[in-house]
Amino acid sequence: MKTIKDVAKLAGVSVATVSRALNKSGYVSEKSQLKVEAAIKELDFYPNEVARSLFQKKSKLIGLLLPDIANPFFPLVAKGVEDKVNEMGYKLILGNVQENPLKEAEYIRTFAQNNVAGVLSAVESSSNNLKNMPFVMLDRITSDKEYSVHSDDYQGGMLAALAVSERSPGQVVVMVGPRSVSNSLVRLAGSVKVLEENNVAYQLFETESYQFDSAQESAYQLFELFPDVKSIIASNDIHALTIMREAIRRGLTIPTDVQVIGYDDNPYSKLMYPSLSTIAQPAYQIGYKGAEILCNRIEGLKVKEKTIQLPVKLEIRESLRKKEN
Amino acid sequence: MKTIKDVAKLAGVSVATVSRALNKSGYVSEKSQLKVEAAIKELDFYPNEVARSLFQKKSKLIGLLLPDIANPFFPLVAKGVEDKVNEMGYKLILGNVQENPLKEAEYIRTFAQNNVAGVLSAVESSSNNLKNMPFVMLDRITSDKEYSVHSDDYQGGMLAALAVSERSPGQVVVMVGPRSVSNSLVRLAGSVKVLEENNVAYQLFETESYQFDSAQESAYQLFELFPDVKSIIASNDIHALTIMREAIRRGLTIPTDVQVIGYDDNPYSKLMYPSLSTIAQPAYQIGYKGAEILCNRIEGLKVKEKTIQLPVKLEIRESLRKKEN
DNA sequence: TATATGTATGTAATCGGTTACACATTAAAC
DNA sequence: GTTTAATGTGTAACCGATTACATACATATA
Repeated sequence: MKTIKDVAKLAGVSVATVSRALNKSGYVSEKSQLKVEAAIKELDFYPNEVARSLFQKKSKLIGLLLPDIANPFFPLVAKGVEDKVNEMGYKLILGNVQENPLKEAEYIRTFAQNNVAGVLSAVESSSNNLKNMPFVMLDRITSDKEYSVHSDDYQGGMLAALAVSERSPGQVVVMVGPRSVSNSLVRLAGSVKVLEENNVAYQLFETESYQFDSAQESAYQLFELFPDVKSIIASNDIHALTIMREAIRRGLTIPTDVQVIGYDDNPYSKLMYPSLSTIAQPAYQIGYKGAEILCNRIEGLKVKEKTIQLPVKLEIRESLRKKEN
Repeated sequence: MKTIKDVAKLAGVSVATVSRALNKSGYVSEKSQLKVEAAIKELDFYPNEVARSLFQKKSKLIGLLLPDIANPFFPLVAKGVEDKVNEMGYKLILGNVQENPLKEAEYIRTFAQNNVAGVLSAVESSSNNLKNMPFVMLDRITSDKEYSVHSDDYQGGMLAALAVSERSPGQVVVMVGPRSVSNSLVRLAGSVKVLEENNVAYQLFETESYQFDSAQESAYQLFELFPDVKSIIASNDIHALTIMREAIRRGLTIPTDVQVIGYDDNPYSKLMYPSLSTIAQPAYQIGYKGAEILCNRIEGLKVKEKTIQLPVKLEIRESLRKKEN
C-alpha cells in the first residue's frame, strides 16, 4: 500500500502539504495542489483510514446492532442505514445480537475499541452501555432523553385491533411480544384500548421471543390454548404467517374460520396465500432517518427532535374477513 | 478512553511490559503480570484496536460483501459468517452491494483502507479486485484457483429437474438467473441434462436479477409468454413464491394446474400455502465454512482444499404434484 | 572466577496519517 | 519604505499500540 510519504516524494512537497491538499485544509498553492493530485493519481493512493482514525480518535465506521438479521424487518432497516451512512462517507460494522446480552456487550466494546463514530441500535438494552458514544435507537423506544426513530406503535396497536373489531371478531387473541421489548407493550395498550371501547372480548397470549424458531411452537400452543379463536392479532408477521400455516394444518380456513393480522409488513406477507393483512412499518425509513440523525450529531449539527415517530399503515389483504355492514 | 500508558503508570511498569503482559509475548515476571492485570481491571482498560492495527498493518476486521441483504438467503449466510468470525475474534464490516459494481469497488477500497484481515464475498465480480487481500468466495464459483465455498449447483439443477420430470411435467419452463451469475448456468446445465435424458420438452425464461422488486414483473411475463405452462423450475424461492402468487391470481390451482419448484429453501417457503418444494442450500454452513477457511488462511494455517462444495437437498412439499406410478 | 545463557525490563523507533508551530515569502496598508 | 496581514510550506510532535534493541541481573557452565 502506498503512503502519504510516497506521494510527498513524487510530488516534491512535504507530507504536511500532501495532507493539506488531501483534506483541503489550510493553505495550499494551486501549483502544489495539482502536483499532489497528479502524484495521488499516478500512485493510486488512498489514505489509510486506520492512521487517520488513530489521530482523530474517531473513525469513519458506525456500529449497527440488530436483534436478528434473519427477521426480514431488520435487513430493510439495515439497508436504509447503509444507504444514508454511505452517502455521508461512513461504513458499517455489523453486530447481530441474537437476543444475547453478552454478545451485545462484546459488540459495544469492540465498537469502542475501533473508535466508531457512533452507533445505531435496534436492541433495547444497549442504551445503558452506550454512554460514551453518540447513538440513536432504531425501532425501539427507551427513554425520551435518548435519540430514537421508531414507528407509532400505539397507533399500530389501535389499527390492528380496529381492523379486527370491525370484522365479526368472535374470540380474539392478542399476542404479546417479549415483555422486555417495550414496543410490544405500547402496541398492546393501543389494541386493548380499541377492543375495550368496542366491547370486544379478548385474551392475551405471550411469546417470549421474536425469533423464527420459536414461532412454530408458539403457533401450536396458541391453538391448543384457544381452540375456538376466531381472530388473532399477531406480534409480528413471522408469527402471523406461522399461525396461518398452523391453522391450515388444523383444517381451518382463513379468514372464514380464523382471521389474522400481523405487524411489520415484511416482503413475504403479500406473497403468501392468503396474503397477510398487517400493520406496515416503514423499516427502510426508520434506518435511513436514524442514520441521518446520527450522522448529523457526529458532524456536530444540532438535531431538533430527539424522538422521531414515523406513521404506520394498515394493509388490508386476504387474511381478514369482509367488513361488517 | 484509558490507554496503555495509564495502565503502565498504575502498575508501576513500562508500556512495553504492559504490552507483553497483554499479549503474553516475551518475558514477563509473574509479579509484573499480576500487577498489570490488576491495573487493567481497575481501569477497565481495553486496548485500542486502531493503534494495534496501524502497527500490525492488519486489523481484526473482516469485510463481508453481499449482493442483497433483503434476499433472506444472505442473512443466513451472514449469520454463519458472523458466528465463526466472532469465535475467532474478528468482527464484520458489512457491504451490501445491491448488484452495483461501483458500490462494490468502493467497499473493496474501504476494506483496504481499514486494513481488513480478509474478505468474504458473495459477489461474483469481486474476485478481480481483491488481489491484495486474502479472500474467500461464498456461494459463487469463479475460478478453481480461488478459495470458495458453494453448494453443488449442478446436482441442485438435476434434482429440481428430476423432481419435475417424475411428476407429469407437461410444458416445462426453466427460469434462468442472471447470465452474469455462473451458478445459474451450472444449475441450468444440470436441469437440462436431466430433462433431455428424460425426453421432457422445456423452454427457457431468463431473469435479469435476483432482486425482489423485479420478481413480480418476471412472474407476470412468464405467464404471458407461456400461458400453458404446467411445471416451473424457478431460479430461487423468491421467484417461485411470486410465481405461485401470480398463478393463484390467474385462477390456476397449485400443483394441479401448475407445479413449481424453487431454489434456496428460504425460511418462508415452508410457510407458504401451498408450501413450496425447493432445493435446500446450506446457507448458514456456507457462511460458517467460508469464514473458517478465511480465518485459517489469515492465521497462516494451510488450507487443504481450495473449493468446498456442500451438498444440496431436495425438499418435497405441496407445490409439486404426486409422483407418477 | 570468568563466561555464557535465560529472564526481565525499559527506551525509543515505528506504523501512516494530522496538525501545531516556526519560518519564509508576498501582497496590502499606512 | 516600513509595518502588518495573508499565504504557503516544512519540521516535528502526536495518536496508542508493538517490538527491536540495550541493559541488567541471576543462574548455569567451564
